[in-house]
Amino acid sequence: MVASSAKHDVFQAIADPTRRKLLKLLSHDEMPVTAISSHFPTSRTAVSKHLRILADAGLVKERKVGRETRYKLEPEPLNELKDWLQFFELYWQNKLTALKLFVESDVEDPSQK
Amino acid sequence: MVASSAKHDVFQAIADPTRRKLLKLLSHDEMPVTAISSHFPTSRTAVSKHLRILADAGLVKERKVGRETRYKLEPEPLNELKDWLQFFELYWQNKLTALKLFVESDVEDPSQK
DNA sequence: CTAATACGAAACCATTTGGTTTCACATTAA
DNA sequence: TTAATGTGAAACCAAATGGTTTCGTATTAG
Repeated sequence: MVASSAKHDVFQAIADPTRRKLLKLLSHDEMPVTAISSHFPTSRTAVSKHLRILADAGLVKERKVGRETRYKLEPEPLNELKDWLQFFELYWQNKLTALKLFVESDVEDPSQK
Repeated sequence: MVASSAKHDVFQAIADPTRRKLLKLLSHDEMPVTAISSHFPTSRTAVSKHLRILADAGLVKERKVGRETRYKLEPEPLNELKDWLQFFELYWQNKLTALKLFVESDVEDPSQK
């Protein structure tokens, strides 16, 4: 199913280094905003905005607990990235296969012609 | 070794959908700029700029042939992305393992406590 | 009740981004 | 030689991005 109603793209979400750091941080624990922002040099508000972008991309989930808003990692959308990479890995593999075949054969190097 | 002198980040380079499309296009063939840009609604100059960004990230290589500049895919820097993903796949796997262990055991659901 | 805490919304700002048009330059074709 | 082709550089522009400060509001502690 994978609704993908995301207002923000996964590719764009992970483009920012702060947001990548956020994802790693949130992989350990569910954390409230202030605790999260203590790991960054920027303001709490700035961190909060990054969290919203990640949430829009489906990469984190927020949960209100009393006056806190706790965030946790939601890695599923990263599969889109994985699938995208897959394409190029196949390309890469084919190149290697071609090279292997070439090396094993006895033809002259065409780049030397 | 992997020099990584890249002025542009791989993560940032692939953030743009046009650039992702460029990478796929260039995986088929080495192509000159005008031929490349015929696949896009934007101007040749705009495409050229995207190509420069990809080149700065090491994702494409350019080669001058006569009055043409030909570009081809250079997938190696995508390994950085792959490595980054790896981290979260491990996280994902651990969660699944934990779930499996939980399901197989006979304890009550801790989230219901 | 009152004060402190946790947070988002709003307004604002500088910089970056993705795009355009115009121009200059090198290479190739006639 | 002259015209056409392929391209990058430059100047410019609107919108997006990442950041800040200030303010309002809800929740909890004293």
